Amino acid sequence: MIEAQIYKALGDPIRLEMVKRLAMSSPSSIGELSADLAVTRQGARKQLQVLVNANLVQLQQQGRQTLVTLDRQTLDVARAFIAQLEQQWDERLAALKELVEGDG
Amino acid sequence: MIEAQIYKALGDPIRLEMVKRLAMSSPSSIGELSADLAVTRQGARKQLQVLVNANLVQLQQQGRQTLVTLDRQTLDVARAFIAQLEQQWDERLAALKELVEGDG
DNA sequence: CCAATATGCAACTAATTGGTTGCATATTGG
DNA sequence: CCAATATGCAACCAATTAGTTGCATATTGG
Repeated sequence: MIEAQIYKALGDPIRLEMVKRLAMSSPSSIGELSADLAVTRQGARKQLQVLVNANLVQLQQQGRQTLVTLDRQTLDVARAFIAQLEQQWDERLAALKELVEGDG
Repeated sequence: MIEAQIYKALGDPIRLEMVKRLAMSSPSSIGELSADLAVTRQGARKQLQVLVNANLVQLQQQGRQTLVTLDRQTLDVARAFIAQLEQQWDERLAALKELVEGDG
């Protein structure tokens, strides 16, 4: 269940806010990402690490700051998996409808 | 951050397995959904409640059993939100490319 | 050079989550 | 009717997560 880790990482307001910020301006520094959140810098840093572990973002050192880049591919895995669930659901529903209506 | 709760609910192997099962055969009884998981029935029941709280599934009593139905709309919210993030990302990337390449 | 900036790491506490056991209760098929 | 089935609720413990404080360290602009 590889996807579970991705959703889990997205499943927190602070982390989701970070991902949103990155969608708007990536790469950002850790400092930028951590500003104006309801937690301390170190608290934010721990949340950021969860995104790193889920491969939702990547870090790259740049002088004294660390740049954070969103990983679009991982977002895509998350989206595609839900889309697949929906498709299965829709197919089953169509099959059921067929069964009820018969072929005429 | 309404979406966070949805992702959080999906972010667990047992819960994601339940959602998968429901995509294949919904409605299912709680018993069916809880079978062959790595936890007890009551453990599974607690996980199921998380899906209920996130509006990913709905319960409906039917005699002595309780039927569980997947809520496709909520799945859609989850998928659409990720799609939106990806779109913002893509737009920003395109704008950046434009900037680098100039207009000629 | 050195103060300000940007960050990291570790220890610790509090809160949440995950899971169990034990017991109660309603429904149903024979 | 009554045993089997399908479920619920509560108490409890263990593990994980969220957040803090305190301190260390590397980089950089003036």
